[in-house]
Amino acid sequence: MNIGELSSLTGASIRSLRYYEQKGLLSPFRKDNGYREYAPFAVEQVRSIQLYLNLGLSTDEIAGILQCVLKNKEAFCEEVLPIYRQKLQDIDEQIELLTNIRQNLTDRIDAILLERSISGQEE
Amino acid sequence: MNIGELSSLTGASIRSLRYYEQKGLLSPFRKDNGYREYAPFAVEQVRSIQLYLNLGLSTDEIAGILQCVLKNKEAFCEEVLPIYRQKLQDIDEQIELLTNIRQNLTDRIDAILLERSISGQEE
DNA sequence: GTAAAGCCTGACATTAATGTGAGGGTCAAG
DNA sequence: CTTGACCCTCACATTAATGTCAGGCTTTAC
Repeated sequence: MNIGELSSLTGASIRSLRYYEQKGLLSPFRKDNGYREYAPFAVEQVRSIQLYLNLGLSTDEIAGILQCVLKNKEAFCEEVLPIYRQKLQDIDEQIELLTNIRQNLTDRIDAILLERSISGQEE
Repeated sequence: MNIGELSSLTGASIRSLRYYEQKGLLSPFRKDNGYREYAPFAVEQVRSIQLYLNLGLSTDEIAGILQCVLKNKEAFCEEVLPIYRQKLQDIDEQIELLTNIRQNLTDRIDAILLERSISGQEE
């Protein structure tokens, strides 16, 4: 299939599909006219890429995963474990940071509300 | 004081101090030679800016807050409430998103570990 | 007076995935 | 054969705060 069809089937923009190829995540054939020719399973490949992107992985990290997955013909691949674990740690740190900021924010909001109630709203 | 001293006292880079000025967060006087002249309380101003930045507020949002705080001579200022609340909501959404991703990640990690234990590691 | 250190402006680089547009082939239907 | 839809590459723009460099003043210390 051509790139436009793949784009429609996956929701990924044509621009993104070309970018994924540039980053080594897709390798469509080229027809004589220069057009990219995608195999039907490219739809699943793109869906996988979208899923990994949603996990917060970079295209470089995804490239490593896909290479491994291709070799093992299976989505469960030992080599992605350290990547997943690293990402999990990153996310936990982000959540902790956000939680701290959240606490700071609610404290400040409470302080404003307290100030308001003390200074009186009898106008 | 000159910009270098303010930078030392606050930890903000000279580049950042100039940027804050460009964004309307600081308004140092200019000496005859063109040098910026900062009042002593600029140290506290910069510390406030750094705090707001750590809360995840943009310089544009901070500009609004500082304007209000300047008028009211008090850090507790009604007009910042909606900004804080919006930011709080943003952060809650981010935390929720990250939590979902985290769940997805742990699921995948568990699946890999399960796969490993099933396929056997008796080598 | 000279050298070093400090300051100035302006401008480009960084990150990462994606948008967008120019300029130009290709294909399909009429 | 023409028109419109599709494809190609190349390249610049986006975001936001900060880094960094160039070219050029000023101040300070010697």
